[in-house]
Amino acid sequence: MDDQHSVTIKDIAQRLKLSPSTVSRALRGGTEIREETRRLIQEVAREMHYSPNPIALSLKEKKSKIIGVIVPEIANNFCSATIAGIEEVAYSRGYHVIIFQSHELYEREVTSIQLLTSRRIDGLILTISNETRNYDHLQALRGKGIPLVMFDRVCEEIKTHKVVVNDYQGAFDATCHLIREGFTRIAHVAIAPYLSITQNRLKGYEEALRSHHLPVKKNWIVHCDFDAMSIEKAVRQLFEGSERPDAIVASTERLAIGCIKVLREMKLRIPMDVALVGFSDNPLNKFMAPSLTAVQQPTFDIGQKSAELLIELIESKTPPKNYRTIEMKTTLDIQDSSRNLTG
Amino acid sequence: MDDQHSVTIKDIAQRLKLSPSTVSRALRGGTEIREETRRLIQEVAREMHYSPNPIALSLKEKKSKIIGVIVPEIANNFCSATIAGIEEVAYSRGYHVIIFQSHELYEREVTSIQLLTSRRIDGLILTISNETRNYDHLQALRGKGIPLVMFDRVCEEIKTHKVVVNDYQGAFDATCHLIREGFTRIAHVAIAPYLSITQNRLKGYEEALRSHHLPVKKNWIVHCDFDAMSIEKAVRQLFEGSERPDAIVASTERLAIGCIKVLREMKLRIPMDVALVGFSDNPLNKFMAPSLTAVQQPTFDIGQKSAELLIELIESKTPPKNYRTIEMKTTLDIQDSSRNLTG
DNA sequence: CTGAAAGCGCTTACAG
DNA sequence: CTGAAAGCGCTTACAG
Repeated sequence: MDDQHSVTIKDIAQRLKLSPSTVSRALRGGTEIREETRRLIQEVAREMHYSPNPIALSLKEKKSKIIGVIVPEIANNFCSATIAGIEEVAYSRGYHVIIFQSHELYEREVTSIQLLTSRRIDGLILTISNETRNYDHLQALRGKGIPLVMFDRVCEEIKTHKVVVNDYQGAFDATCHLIREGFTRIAHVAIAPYLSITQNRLKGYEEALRSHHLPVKKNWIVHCDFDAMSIEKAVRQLFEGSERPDAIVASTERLAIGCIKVLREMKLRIPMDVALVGFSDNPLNKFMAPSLTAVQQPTFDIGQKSAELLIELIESKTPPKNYRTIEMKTTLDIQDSSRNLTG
Repeated sequence: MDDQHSVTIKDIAQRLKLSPSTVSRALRGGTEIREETRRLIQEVAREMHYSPNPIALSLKEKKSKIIGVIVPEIANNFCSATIAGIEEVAYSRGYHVIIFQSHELYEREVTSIQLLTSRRIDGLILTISNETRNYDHLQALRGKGIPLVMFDRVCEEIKTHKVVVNDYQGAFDATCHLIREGFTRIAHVAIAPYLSITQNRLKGYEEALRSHHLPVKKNWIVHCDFDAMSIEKAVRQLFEGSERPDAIVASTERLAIGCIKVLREMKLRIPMDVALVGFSDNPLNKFMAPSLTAVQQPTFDIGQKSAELLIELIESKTPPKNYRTIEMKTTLDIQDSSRNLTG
């Protein structure tokens, strides 16, 4: 109907009988131009609905103004809320966001990074998959000069800005809360053991038990993958021994839901037979049966902060003297799943 | 550390003492090249970790290989699941996806489209905001030759491929189910009245009542915006009249959750005092208190189909003779929130 | 203050 | 079969 072809600087130049250079200068805001010419050009540009071609700009400036994001699963409340935070900051600073999902697979994470770097992204924000134990693909980003910010599941081995929550404290508080409610046989269901968040949450859990002189029992600590089978197996295993737990600290939202599901199948009531605390900030928590007590992570803020740090890295001329790890605060949202109704 | 600068076709040419043209041809798979030269070039390219610069390609071919997506809110199960479907198809066909959120605001929808078109996206997939009643911004896409696919909240006025579910049938089935359970005073809580999905679901609801010789009462049909206040007001309003409903059909997931929240505040029990059916495919539905009966939409498939149709439009040389509207099937997932326990 | 030229990385008619 | 040239849309030293 209209112009299939977008208007370019050349079109404006032609119409005004000026050179493209002059038009570019007028639009860019360089100083070496007569104020009158500039006004004229800007007016015509507006009139012709000119908008600069970002692709040409990218080619010239070797910047794509695109940020890559890799998360395990976009259709997961933690991830989508974080992404919302990332997007808000990114867009306000003129960046666009391209999202990849690792589906908790190391393989997919590596491929995603390759695709993303071949797209010439300006920087990457990621939380590693449940399988990731080798960080060469992240190290490679370094080699290519692509800034990186990690959040949630970070790792020691990579030196860069990171955004995490106080996992240790969160798990500690959750466990103490259960103890205070009178539960004494508290189990812990976690994801892959080599992940930083797993280790920190595990430490918080253990320390809470110790500080209350409760034993830390190895077979009350189980790790699982992300398939339904694995969670089911792990949870059932907890109840096979002679001494059954009376409460569970689940280290992620998915695991908490998994626990609810399996406990229900096993006809164990929450919290009467087994109490439960998860890590989650799902707004649906309070509408669950039972409503779910959870260590709440400030997901949106985590996303925002990650994006801010990344853009800082992208736009600073020199690499920072030292990398920061921002630790956000969690809060324990107490609902019914952890209440001792028999007390 | 390594090469800050990515290797280009020129680098390969230099090393092989060939011209960039030849290298390009070898890599692109043109026929006019000696098999031996090609093999050599490809080998060196691999060795040097060459990957074509998509930005240069975009500039040349006037294609960005980027698809824009606009949804109300990414941190919403319906949206994120649909996006997951879109991404899967997009990536498998070499496209990347840039997401914008309208936050249910017409204003933001318009701005997003502007930003997206200035990004030179190859096509757009969107579901309109709750506020959108004017479609000039979508029509403008036409003018610019940017293909469009609408899903979920579509509109008659724009002629293009669309992906919807059988909203009429879904609401009809949901309402019939309630009637079969013995509920007779069934209300309907919906979003903006001018949206296609609102109208179709409303029709299904009304027709179900009529076909069972139940009256359609105007004050049992309420529409709300997306803020919590609006939902609260709408639901409370339902119970102000002399004749109170004994069941509600909520036309989206958000509204269903909103109903649960407000009914709880009003100390009305679900389903004993008021039964509830929503539209939702949230995997948490069955873990809610009470578990939520819902018309399930095949979200992932909707996303996949939308992306397929869009890419078809993008890659076909000629505009299609006629636009299609794909209607997906919903299924009614019956849980506790709609059971008549008093019967 | 304005313009011509070169270049970002790539492709593709056009010569040879 | 291979290379030189032009061009995608833009910016920016370099002249004038």
